[in-house]
Amino acid sequence: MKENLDFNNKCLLFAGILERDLEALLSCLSARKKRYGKGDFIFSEGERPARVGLVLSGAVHILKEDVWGNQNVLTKIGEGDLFGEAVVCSGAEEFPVSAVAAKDTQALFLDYRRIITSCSSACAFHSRLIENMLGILAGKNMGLLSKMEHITKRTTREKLLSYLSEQSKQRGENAFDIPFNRQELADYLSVERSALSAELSKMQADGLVEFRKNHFKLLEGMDQ
Amino acid sequence: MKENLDFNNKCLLFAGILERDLEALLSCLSARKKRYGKGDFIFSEGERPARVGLVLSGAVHILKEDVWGNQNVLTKIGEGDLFGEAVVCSGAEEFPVSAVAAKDTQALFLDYRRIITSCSSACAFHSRLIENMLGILAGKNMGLLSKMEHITKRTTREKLLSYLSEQSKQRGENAFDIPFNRQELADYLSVERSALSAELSKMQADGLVEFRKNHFKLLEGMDQ
DNA sequence: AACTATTTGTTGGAAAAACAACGAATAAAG
DNA sequence: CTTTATTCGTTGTTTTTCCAACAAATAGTT
Repeated sequence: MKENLDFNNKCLLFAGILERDLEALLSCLSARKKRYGKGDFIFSEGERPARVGLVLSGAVHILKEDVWGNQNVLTKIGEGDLFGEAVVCSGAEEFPVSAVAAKDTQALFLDYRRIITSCSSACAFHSRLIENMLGILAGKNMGLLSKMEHITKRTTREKLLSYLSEQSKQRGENAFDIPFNRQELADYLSVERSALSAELSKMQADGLVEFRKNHFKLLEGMDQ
Repeated sequence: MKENLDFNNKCLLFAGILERDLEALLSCLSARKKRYGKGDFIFSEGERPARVGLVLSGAVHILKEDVWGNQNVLTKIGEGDLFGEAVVCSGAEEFPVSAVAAKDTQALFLDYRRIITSCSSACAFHSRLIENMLGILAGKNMGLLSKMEHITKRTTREKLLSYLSEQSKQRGENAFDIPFNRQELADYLSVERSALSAELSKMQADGLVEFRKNHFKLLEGMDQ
């Protein structure tokens, strides 16, 4: 299973763990590999959470149905990413969401209890593993929080300013590239793409920003 | 410091840990108590994250400033809750937010490395502590995700249906009480209170829901 | 270079939300 | 019980977003 993934580069869970130790570690976690065809359910809402999933290849959609049966994709999990870990770690009795293979997918399943319990057989990687696990959850947390901060703004302009302001801060520059195209940015900020384009144009006309493609420059001198 | 908190009931971090063991555990984590007056900064954006905070009494506001200096409260941390844990656990170099005492506040600060590292002195509580820490992060994660699910809906009606649908599912009943009043619900869903009230009335007129105060009943037969 | 597909900007009308202001209902306090 | 403070619903106006359709610009192909 090792061959499927460049663990040290793509997979945060195993960051800092030497490749030669992985084999032992995986068996220690009683890792099991499974294959899914596009559209297969990996787990369904209401099932009892058992194991943490790790995408080796392909992709997984996390989706939820409302009481009227409408499905709705919440996130896409790519190669190297974990899924189900929040539910398992939270101790919830049931999955509140379902996971479906977005394409042909191979996934690894790990025993949660073995991740968090330092094994007796002197497996030296556990402390690093636990640290990684905390880091992954914490990182997702911060990502959600910053997204939340933007989305809760009332108008598209405020959302954009909130997002661009953060990007600018992160880069430490008032000129920067963003990792989204217009459609992706609109989805991320949860607004209409065309409305977003229109608002960006207005903001440029108002002298707040300059942009071309995904390169942006925030202009000072304007409050709000 | 123990006397300030009913650890086993209010504080998830120490859940499942016997009260008589707490004293030893706290010193093991090199816990330090600090007091803050209302309005005091506990940490500021840009500072290097060092320790995890735990509110003993009072309350803490987590806030963020945009590039133009506007402050904006993101969350309120109550007694028994942790703060800063996501930033510390994520390994971020700087706090992306500030923490300010919302009233007179006592807080405990814990050494992150000692939380996640099983100590040599046979401190038997560490594994439970780590599990609790993961549980806290995971729980916050799930809370953020479900909120996100509602907020990303386009219209107020959709947001309400998403929220009410989830509540109904959680309770396993189509009649249930919600833990918010109108203003709080509006804030949670990130919409105007009066607009929310108006939409609720329309939904009732349309036969989708019945409600009185914070008691709601979802009516079937309507798709979407 | 010519053609195609994708991305981005623009516009106008329809729909929805924000906003402000007020009255009714309910809860809390004296 | 009366008074006061909160909470909640209602309504009309203003602002913003959505939506659909299309034009312009850009990227990718043959």
